[in-house]
Amino acid sequence: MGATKTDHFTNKQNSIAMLAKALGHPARIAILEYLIKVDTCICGDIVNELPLAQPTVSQHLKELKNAGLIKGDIEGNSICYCIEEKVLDKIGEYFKTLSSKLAIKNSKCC
Amino acid sequence: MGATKTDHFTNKQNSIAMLAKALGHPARIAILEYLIKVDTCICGDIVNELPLAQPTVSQHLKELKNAGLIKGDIEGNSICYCIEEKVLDKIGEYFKTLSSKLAIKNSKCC
DNA sequence: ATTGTATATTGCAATATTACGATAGAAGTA
DNA sequence: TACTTCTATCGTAATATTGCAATATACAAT
Repeated sequence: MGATKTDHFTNKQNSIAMLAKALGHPARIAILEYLIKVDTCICGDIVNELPLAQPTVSQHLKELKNAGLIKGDIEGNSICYCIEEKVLDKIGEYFKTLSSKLAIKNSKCC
Repeated sequence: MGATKTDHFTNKQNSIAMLAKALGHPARIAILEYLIKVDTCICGDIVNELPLAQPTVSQHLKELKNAGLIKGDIEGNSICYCIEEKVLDKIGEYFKTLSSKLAIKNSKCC
């Protein structure tokens, strides 16, 4: 096997899982944090920030892009990456909602 | 390769990535949602809720437990799983913080 | 045209994940 | 005790991920 059985889950569940999976690697977390740190989405030097080879970084960027978390605009020679605010918000809101649902229930189990 | 180079990233980055990775599967999202839906952490019947075989569900539960997102108390014959509120809060807060940092910067790039 | 710089793609090896049948252990019930 | 129920673990097959060297592509500058 090895292939996730996505058809048996809801679209929402699959889409949240996809986002979480894309964020499930420290390099990709580091990329997001760097993109936020440099306020104007500076082109290029993400590779220099990470302890990984250029092809590896490129691959991580591709996965973040596939997940919709970042976008990259061609800027002459280099590429200007920046965060898709809405998508980042979406995942933050999802987990906040889960937390507050849990807080309301205030289950005293275990 | 195939092994993540965790040593080159910060503890925070690694721990967030670990949580996100644990949440990066629709079955594990479904498990969390189910645990929240049934207010008292009903034991056992998670398997019946999911379109997966019992060993597979058990494995997913183990990963959520490893990530610290749930805990399971033995309750006679069955096991009572429930969410570790603090850990769920942690990831929600992390992404909310990212979002708000981004909103403040209000970068008008791309 | 050639050279340099920035990024992507390809190909591959090492490792991890997903899924499940078979089986095992632990607790309850007849 | 024997039987059932619930959950975990083992073993294994299929597939995915991670990482990088080598290479390709695209633009810029000389």
